[in-house]
Amino acid sequence: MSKNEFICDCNIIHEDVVEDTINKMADEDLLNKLSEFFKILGDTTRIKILYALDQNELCVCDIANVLGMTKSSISHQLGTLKKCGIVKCEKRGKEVFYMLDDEHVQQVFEIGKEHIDHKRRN
Amino acid sequence: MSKNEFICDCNIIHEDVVEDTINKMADEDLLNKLSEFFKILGDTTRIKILYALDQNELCVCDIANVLGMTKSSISHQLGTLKKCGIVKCEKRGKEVFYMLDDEHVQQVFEIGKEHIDHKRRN
DNA sequence: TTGACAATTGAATGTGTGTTCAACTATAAT
DNA sequence: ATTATAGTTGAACACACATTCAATTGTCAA
Repeated sequence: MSKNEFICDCNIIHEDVVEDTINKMADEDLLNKLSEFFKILGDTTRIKILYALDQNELCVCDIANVLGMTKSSISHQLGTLKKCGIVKCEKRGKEVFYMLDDEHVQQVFEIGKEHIDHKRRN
Repeated sequence: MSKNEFICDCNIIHEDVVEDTINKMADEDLLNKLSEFFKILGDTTRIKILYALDQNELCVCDIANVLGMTKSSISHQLGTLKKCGIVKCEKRGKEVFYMLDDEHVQQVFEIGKEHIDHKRRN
């Protein structure tokens, strides 16, 4: 690989390290999916919904009341969460009950908390 | 708690479950910090930078070349990552080398991958 | 079958943010 | 000292997206 292929206007490029890193990089698709997953978790409302559902199975109205938000906004977010397979739902009469559909969410929560504690100590 | 305190226009509210959930909810501050943490990870560029830094310690130019992006955008993102204590840096001459500053990132990566594998199987 | 209501949906709006561009800082070499 | 270059920074732009609002769907009760 010649330096001309590089997009950057640098002279001091550590070619060997760069090449090694490129070889070790995960494929684009995985990294995109990873960031999409975290993007879903990167919203206060959705985190609260997930945290609430981790405590109890709830209908849309329940969640709206727990969070103090409108049914509509909650429903929109539940749609997002459902589309990426983080929650699932079950219709019973007029109501729709939601629950977590991925044990990884809880795990990620725990590590997230550890990160926050870690940073709080510094 | 009377029904009037609820913000939602619902009659069939499961008061007991709602109240139980409210009591079990983590405090606002923690949930906000959690979502902020995940928001940082919820961007393709930042995920790639972190993944690259998980392989090797790199200078800004190296990262720009690994990702095929400009120094400026990488530098902006590194600033973001540094501000929330996920990466740290070390200046050596004209160059600034960046490295991970939180072992939780790797852990979260792993679980994120598991989530993706889990969903791929369905 | 009509009315009430839980929930969904689509469009509109406003806010947040990633990248670009240009200017600037700091360090090393000549 | 002067020049070149690695990196940073701030403003501007464009795009993404969370919430709101209004209309609609689907189910139960009378």
